[in-house]
Amino acid sequence: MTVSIKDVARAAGVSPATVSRALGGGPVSAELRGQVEAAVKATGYRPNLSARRLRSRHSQTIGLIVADISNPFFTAVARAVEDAAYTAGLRVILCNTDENPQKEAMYLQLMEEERVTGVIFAPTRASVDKLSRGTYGFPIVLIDRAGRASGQDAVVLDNFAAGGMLVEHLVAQGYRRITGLFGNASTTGIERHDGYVAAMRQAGLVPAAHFIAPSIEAAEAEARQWFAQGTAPEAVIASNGLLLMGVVRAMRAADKRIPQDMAITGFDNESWTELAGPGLTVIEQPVADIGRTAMKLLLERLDAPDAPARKVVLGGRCVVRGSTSRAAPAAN
Amino acid sequence: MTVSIKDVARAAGVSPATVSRALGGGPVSAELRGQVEAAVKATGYRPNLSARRLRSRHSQTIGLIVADISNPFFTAVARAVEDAAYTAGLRVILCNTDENPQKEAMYLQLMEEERVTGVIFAPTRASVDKLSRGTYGFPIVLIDRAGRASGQDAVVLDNFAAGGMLVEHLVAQGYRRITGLFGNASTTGIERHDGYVAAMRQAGLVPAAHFIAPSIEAAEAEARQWFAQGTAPEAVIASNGLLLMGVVRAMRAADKRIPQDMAITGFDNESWTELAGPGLTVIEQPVADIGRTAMKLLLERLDAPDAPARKVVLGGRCVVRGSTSRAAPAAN
DNA sequence: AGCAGTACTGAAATCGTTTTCATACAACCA
DNA sequence: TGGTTGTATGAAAACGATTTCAGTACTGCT
Repeated sequence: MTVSIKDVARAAGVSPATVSRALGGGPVSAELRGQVEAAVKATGYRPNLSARRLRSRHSQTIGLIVADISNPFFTAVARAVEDAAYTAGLRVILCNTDENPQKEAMYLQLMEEERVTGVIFAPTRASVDKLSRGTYGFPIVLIDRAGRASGQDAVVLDNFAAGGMLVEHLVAQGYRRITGLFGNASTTGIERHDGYVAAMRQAGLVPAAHFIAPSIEAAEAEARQWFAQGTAPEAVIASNGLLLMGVVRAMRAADKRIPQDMAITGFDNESWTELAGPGLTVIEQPVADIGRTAMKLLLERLDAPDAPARKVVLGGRCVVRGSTSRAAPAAN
Repeated sequence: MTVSIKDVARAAGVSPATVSRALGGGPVSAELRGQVEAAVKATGYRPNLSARRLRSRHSQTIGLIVADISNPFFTAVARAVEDAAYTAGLRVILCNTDENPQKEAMYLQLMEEERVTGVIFAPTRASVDKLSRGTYGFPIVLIDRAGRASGQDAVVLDNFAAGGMLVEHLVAQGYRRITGLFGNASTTGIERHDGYVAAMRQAGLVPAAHFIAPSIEAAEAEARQWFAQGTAPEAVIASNGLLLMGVVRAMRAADKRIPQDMAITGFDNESWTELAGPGLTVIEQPVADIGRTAMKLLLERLDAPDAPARKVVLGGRCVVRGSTSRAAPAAN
């Protein structure tokens, strides 16, 4: 039925070992190598990766476990990881947890069964602190969310600084009643919140923050409520792309103008943010850098399993657009 | 080092065969089953999937090969496929070809080496016709793009009808100079184009179509040129989400209003289309249905390898928004 | 000529499972 | 009782590759 290395060996008139060596770049005479290549072509041989992985005892595979594959932030990171892995000769298994700790546990177990050489992981808040080095048979590099996570390699945004940056920008524009909307599933929400609070205090303003589910719907519901009750702030900071979109939706639904009725800013420079209303001011994350760096940390960790853990903190860039301008000051 | 089924067997005082049976739900007495479970827990045993797949000769895995993972259409389909696969007890390997035929060939080869049980595939125009049943060791279900593809299972949108729908909608709104922008990498572009042309003729209008690379940048460049040369049409139809975004960008850059300066409509009801300008009129594809149906066709194909090929054509829904309204007719 | 070293090659062991095959024992039936 | 099932179990083969080990043939050197 399916053609194995023995069939190729027979066709080439050599031993299976020689076929294996010829294909794997081992020491084989030019003559036999030619015969093997011809036999491979003639038989249509395809190596069986399961057998190869079993015997050679390395999978040449890493796992990438993200929280939400429909979030452009993660697809962008995934792309960078994929590219870096490819050039390192590794395959990537992409897993999507939907911010669900049970799925996280399931996928981590799957990674063990696949005998992956390492994992890049964006954990939920619930599980980030439970991770400890050596629990799993492979090294883990955290991305996007590291929490306190001592002892784990990680690459994250400087969330505290970024949260502060947005406040400072808004304050510079003259906004004072600034509300924050933060996701309650990840540690990034907390850190961005802390940066927001610190910068508000610094500016002599009183912070007003809400932690909500990280979904468009939750943010939209929250903002709608403000408009319904007339409690909308002058400006809002949304801690990720989904929340940002929810707020914009609510403003359209309530027929409010950006930024005249409420200024709006947040995280993740997704391509649509440029197009919504007057363009949205956002913190742009270095997504490609994050992916590349995570892969780099992982490879270095594989080389030196016992080296101390490293946490790489990357800076965000504030992209200013119309959604936070005060060109035409509202009367308040 | 790593614990194998033999270690579990020893710990449980049974043979490896019994452990295998206990874990796989075979006939094992309640007593031994208990001992095995205890031993598994005690040893921290994790089955080696490579060994399992090698011996059992089925991978319980399917491949999903898409053209662009950053296109929300494909992530949505992927999600549906993933869910359906999960309930069928199958794993999914997700591959991204970037519309590159070489990557397609590479991933198809990889799928052979992984011995997947089947593949769901969105091929580029270049390779769709080269596929023929039986070339690969597994069945393939085409999605989104099927071309003429006789003899292949497929699930696609009724692109011809959808292309016509947009024209009819625009004509009903009073637009007459309607230009089409179509992606040149996929067969969907061609079919949507054909539907566009037919409907234009039907309405007594003369079609004007451009085939361009399926990227935001290409569409933006094209539309910018219109404005620079003063050749912009009254309305434009973009054959996918990327092209649509490119056109919107160009209009913003040229400071044109939607729909007064140019009406705009296209494919894929991505969440941002609701937010851009006055909201964009689009054809919504039944993404979840597409994924589910593809998985269903694949499973049925595995059951009946010799049944005749089936092509499922799903209808699109026209979501009307402000970008095509003539409420305030422009002076032209 | 003899010896050491180098470069290939093939036989056989091995990776960690599942599956086949044989066996033991109990239950059932005539 | 004795034969026939049927069920639970273990020993051993098998899956398809890589890797180890033991040559063999050559080369170069003394």
